[in-house]
Amino acid sequence: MSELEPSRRPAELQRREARDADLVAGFDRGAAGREVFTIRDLTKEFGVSARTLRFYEEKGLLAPRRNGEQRLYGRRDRARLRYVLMGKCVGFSLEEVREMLDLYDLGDGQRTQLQVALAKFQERAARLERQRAEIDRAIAELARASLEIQAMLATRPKDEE
Amino acid sequence: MSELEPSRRPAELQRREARDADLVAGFDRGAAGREVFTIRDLTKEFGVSARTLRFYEEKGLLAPRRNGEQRLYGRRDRARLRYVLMGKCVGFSLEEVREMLDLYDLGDGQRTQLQVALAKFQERAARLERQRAEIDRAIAELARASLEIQAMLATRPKDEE
DNA sequence: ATCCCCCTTTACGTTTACGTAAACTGGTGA
DNA sequence: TCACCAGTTTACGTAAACGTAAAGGGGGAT
Repeated sequence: MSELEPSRRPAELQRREARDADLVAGFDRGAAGREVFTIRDLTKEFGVSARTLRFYEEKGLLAPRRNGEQRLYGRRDRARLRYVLMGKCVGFSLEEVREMLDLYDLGDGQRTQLQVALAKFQERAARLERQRAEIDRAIAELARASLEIQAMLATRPKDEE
Repeated sequence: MSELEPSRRPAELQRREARDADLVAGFDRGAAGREVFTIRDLTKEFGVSARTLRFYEEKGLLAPRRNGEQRLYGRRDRARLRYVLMGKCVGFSLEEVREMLDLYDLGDGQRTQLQVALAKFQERAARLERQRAEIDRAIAELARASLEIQAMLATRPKDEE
């Protein structure tokens, strides 16, 4: 689901099965008992590529343990991934998501962390509303221009014929 | 003005004086009598950088005459620039704008050109509406998450104290 | 002559979120 | 043993729309 940003990317798989993801909460909900997941497990469950998961790790969003070379993701990683995807979904950049996750890790009892997240959410919502206003304006402009064009077409019915 | 796209760029001057620009029409309206403009004239009038104008030229959007090395823009270039900026403003890419302008140049009597433009405008409007729907969804999700967080904050009033 | 300003060209840098290719390792079934 | 699959790392490629730096030309004012 979604891009928000006018899809300039290939067009991904779009079948994001983790539709039930949730920005808050969900941080502790297990996944049908499982405790550890391979990279393949997560790609299937969340509909993202393995490359994406490694990329997120590279960016400090995930930090799976290792079994030699192989990555092993725990419930914590899974929850973080869910958070990342939902964050993206509502328009946060990975960097913004990382900041929030880092705050969560500091975990000063979770109070200021929650407050910061709340502020960010509201700020983001405000940004989105401004975006929507711009889009409305653009749509109106396009509609107006369309009418003008139609009028011109009506005036010049078949050109010179 | 505007971005539509979540401003990831520096934040431009924003003071776009060509507020009266128009997507259609305006193609022949002169500018207070002037017939020829320097690059500086246009940067001031439209609030874009000289670099931008050269960039547009490089992309085939403008084609000013030359006086030696100096660029001389005519009314036609001015009108095209206006069209480019308005196109951007409603979310067309420069490439899309160029296609429309090219069609205009073919000028087969302007009829099919107008029809194509009309179709593009409507298509674009449809895209924008889809975007708006996504934004609405994101806003709703953020609002929901915010409520959850507030609930959590209410439950954990002052942490351990 | 020197400063200063505007103009020019060429070309690399920026941002985001990965895709994709190359080359390699390790385990498994036939 | 060979093929094959899944995993790994490194590193370059992509898209959009310019910004910015480097290096130089031309002309006017002082």
